[in-house]
Amino acid sequence: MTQASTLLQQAESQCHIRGVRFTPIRRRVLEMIAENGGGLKAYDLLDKLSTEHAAARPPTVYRALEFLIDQGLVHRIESQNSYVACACPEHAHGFQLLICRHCGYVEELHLDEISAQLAALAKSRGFNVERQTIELQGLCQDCRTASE
Amino acid sequence: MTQASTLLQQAESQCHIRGVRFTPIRRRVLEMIAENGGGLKAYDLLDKLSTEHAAARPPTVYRALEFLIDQGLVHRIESQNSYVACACPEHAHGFQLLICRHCGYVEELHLDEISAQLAALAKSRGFNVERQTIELQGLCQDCRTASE
DNA sequence: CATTGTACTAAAATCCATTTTCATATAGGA
DNA sequence: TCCTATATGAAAATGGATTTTAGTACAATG
Repeated sequence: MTQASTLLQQAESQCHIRGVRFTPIRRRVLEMIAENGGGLKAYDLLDKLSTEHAAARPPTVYRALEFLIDQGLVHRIESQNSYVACACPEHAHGFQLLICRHCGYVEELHLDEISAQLAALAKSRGFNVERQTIELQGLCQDCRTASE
Repeated sequence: MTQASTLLQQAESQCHIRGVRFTPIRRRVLEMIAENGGGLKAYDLLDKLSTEHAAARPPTVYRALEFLIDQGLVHRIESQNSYVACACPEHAHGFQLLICRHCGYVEELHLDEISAQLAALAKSRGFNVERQTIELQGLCQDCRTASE
């Protein structure tokens, strides 16, 4: 079973539990994002979707993305206006992304310690953290090896 | 002395030391960003600049921004495509931003420990971090107090 | 089976971000 | 003072992100 299909099954059951609709379009958009190693941009998605779904328009994609993000199934990569599948949708808290500048591959981490430290440090300055955006850009193992 | 004028002086001397030109436009753009508590977007800057500098066009702003970012005088806020003045330009390393979702105020932190931890953890997974984007969204002290 | 809320179609506009190109001006070094 | 690199002016195009509006389809619920 591929990782993408596992994610789709998880998504399916989560949506069912929550009583929200995991429609074909939403499923397909998530699938496309999951199959792609790195971030996909809205118009990349629209292009892909258009080939099999002629009615697709920008709102089609943006609605699907909004839904998927609300459900915690997709993350927006702020530093590049793109979207990745959430690696473990059951994990509700903060996450960190490793983004390879060479191959575009994105890995999701859950360094809860760090998240907690950041929240605590902010709190000590009177700031109440509600959301964290942590994106680390650099070179992944493979691209480092390849560039030697 | 206001904080903005201190920053301008620092910027001035740093540019002098580095042998790069701190032109009137660059100075003014930095000043506008510094005077604003939070992030300013490119077109906000263009609007402001236009009122006193009729020739201002998008490239005028983008060139100034590019320069200021290269010189470490301005940071781009990835999560909102906006720009803030760097609070301590002499500090070369990573930074973290606290961004109030209510008033837009932005505070810059330099939690070098956290930066180092993140880099180390990434490294242990074979990933070499070159740049960190850390933005914490939430409520600042004032806005928390006000909303009680 | 009727109602109601949610999702989707359809078309377009808008807004925003950014780049391109080429000409002109100007500051600092030779 | 001249030369050259850098900065700016000027006009426009491009590319991408996102929203708006209004109508239609459809699924779950009672």
